[in-house]
Amino acid sequence: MMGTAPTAAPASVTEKLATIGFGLTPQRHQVYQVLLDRPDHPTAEEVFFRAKETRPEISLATVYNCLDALVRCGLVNQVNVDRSATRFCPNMREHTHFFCEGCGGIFDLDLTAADALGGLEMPRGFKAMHLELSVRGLCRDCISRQTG
Amino acid sequence: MMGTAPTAAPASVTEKLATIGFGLTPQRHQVYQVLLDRPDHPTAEEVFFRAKETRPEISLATVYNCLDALVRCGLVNQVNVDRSATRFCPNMREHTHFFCEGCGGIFDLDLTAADALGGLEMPRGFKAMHLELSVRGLCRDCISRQTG
DNA sequence: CTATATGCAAATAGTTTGCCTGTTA
DNA sequence: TAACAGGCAAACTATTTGCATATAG
Repeated sequence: MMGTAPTAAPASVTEKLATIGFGLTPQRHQVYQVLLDRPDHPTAEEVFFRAKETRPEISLATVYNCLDALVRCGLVNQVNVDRSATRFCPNMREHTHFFCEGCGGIFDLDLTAADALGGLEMPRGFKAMHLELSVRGLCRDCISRQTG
Repeated sequence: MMGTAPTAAPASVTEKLATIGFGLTPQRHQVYQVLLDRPDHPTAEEVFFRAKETRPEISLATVYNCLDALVRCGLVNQVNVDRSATRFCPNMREHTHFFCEGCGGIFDLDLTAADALGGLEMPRGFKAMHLELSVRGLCRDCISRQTG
């Protein structure tokens, strides 16, 4: 049930998946491609609908499995906003997320938490390993919609 | 079905609830008290079990409703860690959460994101309204457990 | 031929809602 | 006795899992 192998799978994707003992299947390729095509941080369900345009037989469970594999092998990041559905992001550069309170959009900002937080000291005894910074506010469009 | 009114309800709690048109019921008081008693960021279910020790008849749905009221009126903060159950925090000072990867504990750090991020500039057109900073790492106990 | 992965459907976790009843002002 | 709230159970959403089948190597 694996269909045809993708014609031009970037070696790195295959290699990345191999690091967790997984192969590159057409579905995994398709799911990753959907994320690359429009990096607007879709939910699993949104990925499912977009992937179906190309592979109508793909199932939601498979999309979840593929996303999980892509996350585990380091090709994709998960973005959790409150309790709503997890969103997915193929941008693996360290960056900050901007959540627009107006339209609900998520934008990538080229800010690293580490840069911004250079002077930050942890309390004695705590060891910080990963800083995560998120920003809420209004995006360009929502601001002009408000003022205009 | 409201039982006995709490003997010494701080006026501020009553007032806060009033701002959203809600009264202070014994259950709401109890749920808030549970959070104050041990500010270890329990889940709704954990709050439920602790509240039952004092009011065995309280229901989980009521705990959810009470927590929701407390959050909406500004007495309690929600803390979302990945997809796991929402945790609750009665500390309304601006602060940063430290997530221990060792024990899963959540600790309040007296760091404000705003202080740390004074120099941060948003891309042109974006308006930052709320910065949220979270830190992952190892807490004191987990470090000594590792080394020791 | 065998390991791996898919698709489907059922299960699960966390949370919310509807409805009826009880309590308080 | 009206308005508000609680308790219970059912509903709901997002996600995961079990299982039979299909495919690639």
